[in-house]
Amino acid sequence: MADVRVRFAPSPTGDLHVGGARTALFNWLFAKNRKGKFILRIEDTDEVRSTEASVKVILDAMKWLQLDWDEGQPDNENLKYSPYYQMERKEKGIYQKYADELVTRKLAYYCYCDPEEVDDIRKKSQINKLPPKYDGRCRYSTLEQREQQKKRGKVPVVRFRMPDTGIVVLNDIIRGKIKFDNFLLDDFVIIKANGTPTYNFACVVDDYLMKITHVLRGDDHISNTPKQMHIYNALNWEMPEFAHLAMILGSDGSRLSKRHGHISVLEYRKEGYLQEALINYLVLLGWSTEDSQQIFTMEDMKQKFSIERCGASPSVFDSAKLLWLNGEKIRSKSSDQIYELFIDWINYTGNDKLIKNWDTELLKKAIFLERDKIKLLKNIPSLVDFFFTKDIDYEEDAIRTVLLSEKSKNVAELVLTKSLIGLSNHQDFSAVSLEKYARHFAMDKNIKTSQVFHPIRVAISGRKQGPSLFHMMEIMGREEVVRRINVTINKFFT
RNA sequence: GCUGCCAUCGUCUAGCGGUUUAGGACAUCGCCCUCUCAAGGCGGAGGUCACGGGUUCAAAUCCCGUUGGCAGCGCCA
Repeated sequence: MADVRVRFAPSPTGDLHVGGARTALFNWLFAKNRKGKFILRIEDTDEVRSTEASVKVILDAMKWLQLDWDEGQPDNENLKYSPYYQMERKEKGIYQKYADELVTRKLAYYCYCDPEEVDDIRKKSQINKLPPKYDGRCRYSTLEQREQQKKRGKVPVVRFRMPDTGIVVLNDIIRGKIKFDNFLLDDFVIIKANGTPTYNFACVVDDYLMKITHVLRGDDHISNTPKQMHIYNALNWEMPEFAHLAMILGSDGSRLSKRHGHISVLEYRKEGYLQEALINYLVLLGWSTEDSQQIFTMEDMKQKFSIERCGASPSVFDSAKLLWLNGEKIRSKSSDQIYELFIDWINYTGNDKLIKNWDTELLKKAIFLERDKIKLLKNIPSLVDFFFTKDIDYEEDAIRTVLLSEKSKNVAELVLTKSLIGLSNHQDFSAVSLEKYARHFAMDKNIKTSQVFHPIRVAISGRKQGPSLFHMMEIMGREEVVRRINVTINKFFT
């Protein structure tokens, strides 16, 4: 069997959002699984809304997600079917050529109707409870009539001549056979008045020319498919296989959009999600293995992915599960790896003042201690910043309940003053040794271990919560621990 | 309005006619571990498989209908 060739064909009219990313991912996975090619094509035929900036943002998002493409500009040298920007292809006359062929063969025709006129026709049709379609009144216009329109300065569009009867059957890989009544389809525009092809035409021409074997896209395209199939047929072109992926919905059950919060891929990056977490989450929406495996490596996905196991029903985007997966991925990494990821995030977001003058080695150690708590890369600073700030930032609540409450303040003072001396002279500043020391201390004074541990924690970090106390002390070092305890005593107990 | 798609715990899903008292994951609740917070371990609750008809000895699984949700209906893609 010939190698599979799939494509992701975004229109650069905005950010790459999670729905588009999922489509790109599934195409990419399918290509990888079948050792085929993944092509990136930019569908920029909407001259009003397409922007360079969008192209860049989409490309950046694809790169971050590590969905590399085998063909397509601008970062790939393999340009066998170039160009991969539709407006550049239009300039080369690629689409016009086939539109002309269809016109010559009377399978398409020039239409001089004004948009307003077409609108009227549709509305009237709808009022009569009929499908809103253009009535094809220009189908039989004579050469003379057309010349007349031209003289009046009118520029025509090219419409495809849809069969009035019969049906077309789409055999979708995911949904099986779907039938469409040709009568319900209208003579859609294939070339706009400005000479640009419309989506349904450019898409078919390019998919054919680029030898695309499988079209994997969102199911909002199902109703476009019969139109496209008619183009293939009219041009006597072999059709690719089609697979329509179920939509990703917001928590209210409607199509994911801005009002459901951030949906742009790059916003997830800014929030501190890992590429692999987003990918892993996305692969779970609409695809599953027989054992309902949840956590995948990229390699794992590539190996197991298949279109046949894609579901037909839409899924709701659940950010809680994404967050869990992100924590899961972070926990599976070494502190060095998390550190690298964190630095990438810092550089990407330009948050470098957040970690100004932080010692790298200390940061790595701190990350190791707090690893299990990191859900997002952006949580790291607030989790470990107390290691780096010279002035202890005491939490109100910690002062009130641990250091100065009626019940605890005497014990706290005793613990701190005694441990100040004890720790100053403590030779082995390892966590194990420190814990031994603290437990003996508690036993000696006949107080609970927690009455020893908690005041020290607050004294050196200013917080009630934090990493394992003795590991924290170990990496802080004796000098700093003693200094902080001393500062705390002076501040609250003199 | 027309057309199409979809329908299993709150959410993502397994399930392709009998092995199912419907399995897993997230979220939620409880217990354990424990110097706090997490993480981890164990356990609980949560589904009349949208509803109604068939087909069959047997249906979440096949067929039809109903309802509901969503999508498309542009010289947007």
